Amino acid sequence: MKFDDKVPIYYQIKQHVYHEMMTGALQPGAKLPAVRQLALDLTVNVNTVQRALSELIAEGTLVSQRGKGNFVTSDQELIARLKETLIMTQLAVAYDQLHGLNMSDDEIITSMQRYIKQREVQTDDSIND
Amino acid sequence: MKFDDKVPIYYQIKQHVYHEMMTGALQPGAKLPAVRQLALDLTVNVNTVQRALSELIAEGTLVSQRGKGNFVTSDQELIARLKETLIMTQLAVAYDQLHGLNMSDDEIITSMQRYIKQREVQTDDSIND
Amino acid sequence: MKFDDKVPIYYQIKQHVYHEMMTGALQPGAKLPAVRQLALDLTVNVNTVQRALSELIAEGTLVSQRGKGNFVTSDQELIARLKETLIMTQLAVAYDQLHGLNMSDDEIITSMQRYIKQREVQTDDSIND
Amino acid sequence: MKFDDKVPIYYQIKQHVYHEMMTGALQPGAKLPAVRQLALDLTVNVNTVQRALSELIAEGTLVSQRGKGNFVTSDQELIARLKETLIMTQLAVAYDQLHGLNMSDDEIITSMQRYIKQREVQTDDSIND
DNA sequence: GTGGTCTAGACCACC
DNA sequence: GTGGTCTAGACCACG
Repeated sequence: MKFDDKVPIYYQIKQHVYHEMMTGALQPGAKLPAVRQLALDLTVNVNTVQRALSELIAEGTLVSQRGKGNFVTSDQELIARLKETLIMTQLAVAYDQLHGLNMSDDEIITSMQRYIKQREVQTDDSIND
Repeated sequence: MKFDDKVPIYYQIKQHVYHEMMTGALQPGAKLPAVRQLALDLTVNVNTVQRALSELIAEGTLVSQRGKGNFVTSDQELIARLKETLIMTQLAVAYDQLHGLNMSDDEIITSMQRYIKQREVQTDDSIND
Repeated sequence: MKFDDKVPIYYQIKQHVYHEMMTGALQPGAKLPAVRQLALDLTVNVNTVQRALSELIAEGTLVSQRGKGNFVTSDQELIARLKETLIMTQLAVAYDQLHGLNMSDDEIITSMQRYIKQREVQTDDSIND
Repeated sequence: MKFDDKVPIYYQIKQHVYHEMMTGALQPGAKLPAVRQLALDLTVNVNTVQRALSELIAEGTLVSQRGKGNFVTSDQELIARLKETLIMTQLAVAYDQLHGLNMSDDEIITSMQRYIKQREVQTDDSIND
């Protein structure tokens, strides 16, 4: 996995876990891969993975069962709230960034539409993706 | 100014300069505040400001005149290219983040529209903004 | 190491790295000494070394691996291009300087030949070198 | 005039004076332009010019006559020695730089010859030069 | 241990 | 006054 070296890797790993929960790759109650396995998958040091998981456990998103492994919480309501928060946060960040480049609300929408359209074309052309 | 402690301050200062160039607060050829003044304004160390400016100078966005100050480039074409790059980069980042939360292209557009609409309402309600 | 105090130390450190790459002391992919070690070797501050390396990293000559160290790029083509650039730049600088002292093209060549010949003699006389 | 911002301007101004003495633009005993005029010619601050001249006066290359101006020394022997020194220094610097890029003595000579040949072609092509 | 960032403070070159 | 460089020393992220 490729990481943006401007933001802490452990932080990006947290985002990665959120991502997998949102896509359903990690269902409520599901068991995460072993820490060492995750480290291999992400080509990152075990300590770094551990740090990310610790924070996710601290906030309740994950639960750790000693000797068994780490699991996604089964509290569906918590997950629902989490998803809402993540989306709203991302929308706000995206909006602020684009607005910060002096784009009007309309411009933001239309340029995003244009971007997506163009992106689809490129994706169609490509074999890999 | 408030900084996100997840990303290097010098990097955020660069973004800040880009922002001011895009909004027109910093016109082509305009003189930036003195480095020491910027440091005071942003409440960071002089060297941190210097580092941000150094990179902007290295890439040609700013030009430094010894003993006089730092200035926005007068090369309007370069600025135009820069703006294009910044916007496309932000669109890509925003899209990737939202797409990463398992949102479809349509959902991204509509939720962004909803977010903006809702934001306008809040803004109308508020006296400050 | 002795530095010329007329030109920035960090700049001379860059040249030093280029030099070692050209002589083969630093092979493609090779690991550089730790930043703190380099600082000791060159008897300069860690930050000064860091600044030099940052620029080399920014231009792709070096790659940084967090927690592991700094490495010479493995992109041999990039290195080849770099070498070409360095040589042409030095030739141009040398020519301009000598030409600036009112030497004709022929004089430049012949005096350089004479200089080298004389230098060889001195070197033969000396035990050290 | 264009200056290399990696080395002090006052130092480059000294070189400039040497250069003019070597080319004969400044004959022994000749009067230099007024400091303010030099500053204008070189698009540089008066203080910077003054600093360069002070050092040249201190080393005897120039002599200052209060109220009259600055003059090139009339000591022809001194000038001859100066020229010799400048040339040998430049040859040594050029050699060291090229040798430092791992070029053999022969390579240095032949690549310099090639450089000059190529340079003549370009110059012929150009109207300005 | 290794690199990356930030601060505080000093000194230099230039205008 | 303005920017550019360097130092010393601290703290963080990563392996």
